[in-house]
Amino acid sequence: MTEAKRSEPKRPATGADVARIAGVSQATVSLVVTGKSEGRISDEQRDHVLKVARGLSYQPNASARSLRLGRARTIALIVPNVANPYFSSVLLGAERAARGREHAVMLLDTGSDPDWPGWVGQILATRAVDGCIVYAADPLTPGQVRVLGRHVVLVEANARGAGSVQLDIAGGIRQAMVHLIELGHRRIAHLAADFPQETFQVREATYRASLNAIGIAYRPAYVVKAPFQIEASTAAARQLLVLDQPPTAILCDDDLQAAGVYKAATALGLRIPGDLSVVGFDDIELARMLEPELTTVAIPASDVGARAVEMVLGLIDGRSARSQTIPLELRVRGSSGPPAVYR
Amino acid sequence: MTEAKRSEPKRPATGADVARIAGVSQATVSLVVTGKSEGRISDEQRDHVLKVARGLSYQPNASARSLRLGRARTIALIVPNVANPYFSSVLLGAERAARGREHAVMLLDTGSDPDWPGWVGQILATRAVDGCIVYAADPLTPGQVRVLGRHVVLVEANARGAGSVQLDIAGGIRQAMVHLIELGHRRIAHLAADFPQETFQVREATYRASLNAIGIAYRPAYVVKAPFQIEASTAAARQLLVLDQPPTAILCDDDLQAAGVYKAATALGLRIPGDLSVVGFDDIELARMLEPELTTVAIPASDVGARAVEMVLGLIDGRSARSQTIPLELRVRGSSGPPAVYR
DNA sequence: CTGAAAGCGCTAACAC
DNA sequence: GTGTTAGCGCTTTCAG
Repeated sequence: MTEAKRSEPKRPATGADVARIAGVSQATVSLVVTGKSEGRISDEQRDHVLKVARGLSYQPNASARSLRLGRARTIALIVPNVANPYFSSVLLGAERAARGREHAVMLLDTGSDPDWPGWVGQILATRAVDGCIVYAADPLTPGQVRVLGRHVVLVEANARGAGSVQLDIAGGIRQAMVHLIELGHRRIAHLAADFPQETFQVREATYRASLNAIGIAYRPAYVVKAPFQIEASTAAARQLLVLDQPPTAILCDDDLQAAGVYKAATALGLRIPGDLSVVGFDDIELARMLEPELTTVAIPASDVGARAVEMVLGLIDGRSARSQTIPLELRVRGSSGPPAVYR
Repeated sequence: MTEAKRSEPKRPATGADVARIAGVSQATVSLVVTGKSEGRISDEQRDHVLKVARGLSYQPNASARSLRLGRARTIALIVPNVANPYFSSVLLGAERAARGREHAVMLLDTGSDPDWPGWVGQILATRAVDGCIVYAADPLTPGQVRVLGRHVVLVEANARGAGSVQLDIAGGIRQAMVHLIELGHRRIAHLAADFPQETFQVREATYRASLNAIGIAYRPAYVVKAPFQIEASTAAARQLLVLDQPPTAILCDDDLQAAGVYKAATALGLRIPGDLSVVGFDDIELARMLEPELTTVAIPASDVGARAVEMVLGLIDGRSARSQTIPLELRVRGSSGPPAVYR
């Protein structure tokens, strides 16, 4: 008990504590623990300092360090809804990529609150983050981008004044439509998202363009909207399936909606793909749980997250980011086949 | 252009910049921007400072602030896999609760790496976080808890030396078994998780105890194991369903497994719940997407996250945390009914 | 009512 | 090789 207060787990040890006990200067401690002692500190001295540091279970204070360095090695990820499996995959990919580059991820869920940029900006400004990735379907104004900080990367939404990772939505829809058309479908309906975002407008436009391209007339009754909920999607699908001339295939804006189509079809005694082909969008895990497994346009979610991370990291390091577009890929599974008339 | 360099968006403005331009001291700026100027700074002075601050779009530096305050208003959340919908719900609840208490959430995904405590501890130590929530199925050693920092709350795993939020797993299984037994089932199988964690041992033990309680003999052939994957679960379920005396009901350790049971049943031409009752565990969104909707034991995931947040926040504020147990609730839906023999 | 000054814990020039 | 020192930007007594 002679050596000052022995164990005092109240206050974590500081570099100064280590220095005092090891009988060296604080600078030496810093050099040693950050591994920059090469050729500056003798090996015995270093080992001694290390031992003392471990003894006190010394951990450099993170705030002090990032204050000094001007870097927190943390990036923020802003998503509309983490509980959505698609976004959680993006998150997973982002977190992994960030960790691989020695960065941590701070998560902010906007809950689709339309005026999120304001309060999110507040939170970011009062947190030690070096940059942020924003997953948003709607484009942001330059002002909104600015309040988010100096290093902003947008995903899906396009933006002036920020790097962005875009998805080739039109390409994805086109592949799905070509697939259905090649199978022989001519009565193809679109179970569309009941949201105003640009991405969904693109999907609808591409759906129409694809029909147009092979001379199929667009029928307003073949386009119904539903939010991404199972009940609403089921109801909307039912509406299509009880038409006088029901579609032989339904293209959905989301895999969840496709699940609704399955339910509606089952309720009406229709078999998939025999009586009805279904194509989804996103390729979340659910797609492989449905029976039969869902043909769907896959978005490489975790890859999207990873690329966005690379992009912010680039911005932070002073490289300017060029926007990039990620291709989508149709995954053909059991839910699509030739229409009944061809069998 | 007389007023020094006009716009210089390179370096963010500091409190000193504001002070200089506003012609006041840095202390005044601090008082004003933190809203502590009441009765200390004149109203005109305050408004003036505020105007200048806004003009420079001044934001107090987060690292400096938390260095000074010793608080970062950030907590870490460590989960085995964010992409798992159950964990993402926990995350969602935690993030909301944290934000309501002015805290942000840093996310760390262990990917179920068995030696996560080491590297996670490293990351936490080098980040400005005030505490952490750990979702782990396996109990942690006191040493592992210690490296995670001073304020640790465990979810599901029990631990000495840390607060914890526990789930009443046994109660949940019991409810499910009572439900099936009351419906008249006597041949009840268990599609168990193929993982060694305590929670799964509890489930198996409770399954047996429930059978035992009403004098049903335990049949080894009625217990099969599968990981939480659709193919493996389907195969395992099939194994049960092709027995000479197949079960009339299957209790699953996870909703994903239940989805596998559906697939196996469909493949064998069995109807749910007519020929087979199925009960899941977790109540993720998938439960309501299956046809018929799945009877399952609901874990209030986002509530679990929220409670864990309250608990760490308590620890951080110096209150000692008492561990608590969250009750689970059986949600009866369409996948369970009386066995065929009773119809 | 306002300003001066100390110091949170760390890193990196720069001396010695 | 090792120590001294000067801040990073902020909050908060303490004087005036």
